[in-house]
Amino acid sequence: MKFMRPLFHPAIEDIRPEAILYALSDPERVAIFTQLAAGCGVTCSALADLGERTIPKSSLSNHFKVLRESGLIRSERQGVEMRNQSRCAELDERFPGLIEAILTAYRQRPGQPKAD
Amino acid sequence: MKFMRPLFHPAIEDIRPEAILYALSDPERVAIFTQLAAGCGVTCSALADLGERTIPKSSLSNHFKVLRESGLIRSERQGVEMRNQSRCAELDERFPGLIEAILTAYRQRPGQPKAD
DNA sequence: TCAATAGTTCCGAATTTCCGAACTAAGGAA
DNA sequence: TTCCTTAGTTCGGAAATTCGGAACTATTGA
Repeated sequence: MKFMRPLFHPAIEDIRPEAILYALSDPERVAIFTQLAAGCGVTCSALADLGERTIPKSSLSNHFKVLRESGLIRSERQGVEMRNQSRCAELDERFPGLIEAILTAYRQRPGQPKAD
Repeated sequence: MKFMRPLFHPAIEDIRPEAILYALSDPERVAIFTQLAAGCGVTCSALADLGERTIPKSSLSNHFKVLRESGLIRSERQGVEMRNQSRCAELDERFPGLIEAILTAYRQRPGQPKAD
């Protein structure tokens, strides 16, 4: 029988920009990450229905894995469930302004002309 | 016989962050875009060998298409060749700080601890 | 008209993503 | 202990994407 692999987290200095951009090029993952960055909804299943559809368990699990292995979040088992937290602070040290700019871009979403 | 489709460029307000992040999650495309953003090497083939390998023509063409349709660059035929330019200025209006932060992140590339 | 150059399109192979089903892992309850 | 439940992971196959060589288009110049 197969055992679950322990969760992998890259060291801050091993985090690569392409992995971050790739992870955040998926709107579902962005939605998840946004929640985590805001400090809410820390478990996996708590984030199952964000947009119009309910994300299947296995897809959700995969999203978390992508976020984790890209270095965007940290996950840790706590009893039956999983505590997830964003690594925003560390990330901002390594890539100043990056996460902020990305989340801001997504917030601006639909073709809104800038209010100036 | 098939005709070539005219080049598509999204209007500035139709540019979506996910497309930008996806386009720039590929190091080869980032290398191309970086050159364009710096104002150099405007044709396709001029950018064929950026890293260790020579990028095949069809792949290059596809990279440019992805960059173009995500809204990162503007391409225009000029005689036999293609003039490409980044849409940095427009983009920075729409998504302030985004492109800058991304290119800075890539510049910082290998596991360099911040010099402070 | 023909040749050369620059880039695009086609299409098959290889890779990646998606998600249902089966599984693991931990916490109760009896 | 054994069974149940809940939370999430892994497996595996179908669907979608990506990659790149070969053929094609478009333009210039001889």
